[in-house]
Amino acid sequence: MKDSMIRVRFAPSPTGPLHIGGVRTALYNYLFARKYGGKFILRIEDTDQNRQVATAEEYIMESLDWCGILFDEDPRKGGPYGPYRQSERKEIYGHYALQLVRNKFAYYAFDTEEELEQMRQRLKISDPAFAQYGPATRLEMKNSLTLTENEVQQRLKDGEPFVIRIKIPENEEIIVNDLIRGEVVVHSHNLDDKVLFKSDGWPTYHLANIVDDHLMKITHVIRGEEWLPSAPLHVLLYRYMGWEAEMPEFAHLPLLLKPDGNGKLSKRDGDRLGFPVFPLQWTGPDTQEVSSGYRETGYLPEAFINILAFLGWNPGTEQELFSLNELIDQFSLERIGKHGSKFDPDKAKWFNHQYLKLKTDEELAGLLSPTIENRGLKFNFNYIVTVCALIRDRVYLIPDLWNNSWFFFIPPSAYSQQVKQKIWKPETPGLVKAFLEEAGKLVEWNKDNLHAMLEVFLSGHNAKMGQLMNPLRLLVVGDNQGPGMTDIAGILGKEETLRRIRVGLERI
RNA sequence: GGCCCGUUCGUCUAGGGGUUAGGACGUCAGGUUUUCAUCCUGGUAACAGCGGUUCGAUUCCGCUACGGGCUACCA
Repeated sequence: MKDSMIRVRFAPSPTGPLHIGGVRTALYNYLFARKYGGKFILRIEDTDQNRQVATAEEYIMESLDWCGILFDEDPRKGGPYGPYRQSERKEIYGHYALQLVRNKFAYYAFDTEEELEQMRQRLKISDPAFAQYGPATRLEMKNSLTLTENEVQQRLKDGEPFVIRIKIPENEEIIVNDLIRGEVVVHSHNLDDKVLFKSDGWPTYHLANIVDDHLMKITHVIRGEEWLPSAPLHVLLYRYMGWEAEMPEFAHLPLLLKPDGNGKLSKRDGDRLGFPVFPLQWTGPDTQEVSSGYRETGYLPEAFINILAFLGWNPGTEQELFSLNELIDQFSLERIGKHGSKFDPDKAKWFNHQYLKLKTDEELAGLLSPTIENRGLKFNFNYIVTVCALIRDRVYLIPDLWNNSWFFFIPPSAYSQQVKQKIWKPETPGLVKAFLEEAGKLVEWNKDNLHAMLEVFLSGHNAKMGQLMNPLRLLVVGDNQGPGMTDIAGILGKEETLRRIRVGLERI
């Protein structure tokens, strides 16, 4: 059955931005599809009319696009099994719900919200475990199991609101074969008569997802562990639809957990954990509240997916850096762990650092240039390349490019008093002035000549490197950071370097 | 509460009946260095507990504890 073509889907609900857990689920699906030459499908699960967020679908597509996780079939480009938005497939689902009713695997229910609440209250007193609509209670409720055929038809004809519920079997063991967890057995009396078709005319997730997975010929359902409890229900639905032979395989992924307290990572966590939970920056449509994203924080997409891939999966070797293609090559469901994992912001930065180190100086300059331009500064690209070559080792996130190089583009506006206190000695001004005079005589200003000159100068003044270099750095950069002082001076040029020293001497 | 899933260094994890329980991030110490980083070297640090099976269990089984998920006309 699944011999020829692997087909997997990522099926988010457009109720807001995707968080990194969702991206990871999409990534695993993508890797799996690519590895086996299958198809990767995006299906938008927008059956809840009350929870739609207009910009969410766009956000999801843009996010995965940024990651390089590309779909073969999706709502935009379509495909042979479209449409790919459940809202555009609305008329499909009723037919299948009715089929289930006809075959006595489901039934109409007319209970109002109040009646349901009453039932739950009543049952909670005796045994909360059975406070559900199911074999034990369905015969006390208002549904096509308790009403006569005529009554049911009359109510339907009168347009009375109804739902369709699955009729969970009385006494049955349901087996879910999970590719990650093995065999999971659940007894039917732990299941309830879930609503399949809502009174607003829309299917619930449970119905829609199995109908669509079947129609779209999905071979493997790879999704978060939060779905494991309803997997037996889905197995039952495949059976009742008569599709059990073509039922997809299941793989329930362990969840991404909050690094601090308890629970799974959620969209609500925003930035409060000290790292972004979203791939791209997100602005809440109502609140206008802005949550940061990995892209805007300065992560490279290739680092981002590598980080995500390793949250729950590992190759079993000691290699940690993987390109997308290498991930595709190495990926396997068998090597996905069973337990949830917490995101480690420090390691994430380290990963990004590794990928930044792989970039050429030119590529780094390309990443730095926009910042420079945005500040209204104009510099020759080659100059920027030279700067990047010098500071590249200290860059973890893209903004670090600027944070570690700004003094190549603008003079310091302040001088760290803390550093001054540490390195500024009574003899320092004299030494610096002497240097100024000597350096002024240097004809060909470059790093090597400067260095040679300095050695002579320092021995002449009986001073050590640090005694002069540290003050010079403070005057030129304003702080105790940056590459070698002669590197900086060499790049800045004679005029600018000496000017900064003179100005600094007065202002410090 | 019930059902289901899980549990190896602080974190991500490898491993698996007999190992010095390995790696990475972090951290600590040392080295390099004109500063800060980088980089290099070294150290720290884990099999949740209790029973059982076994010559032997961290590895298999059970129980307990802890963590997580689900328990909607949400997905």
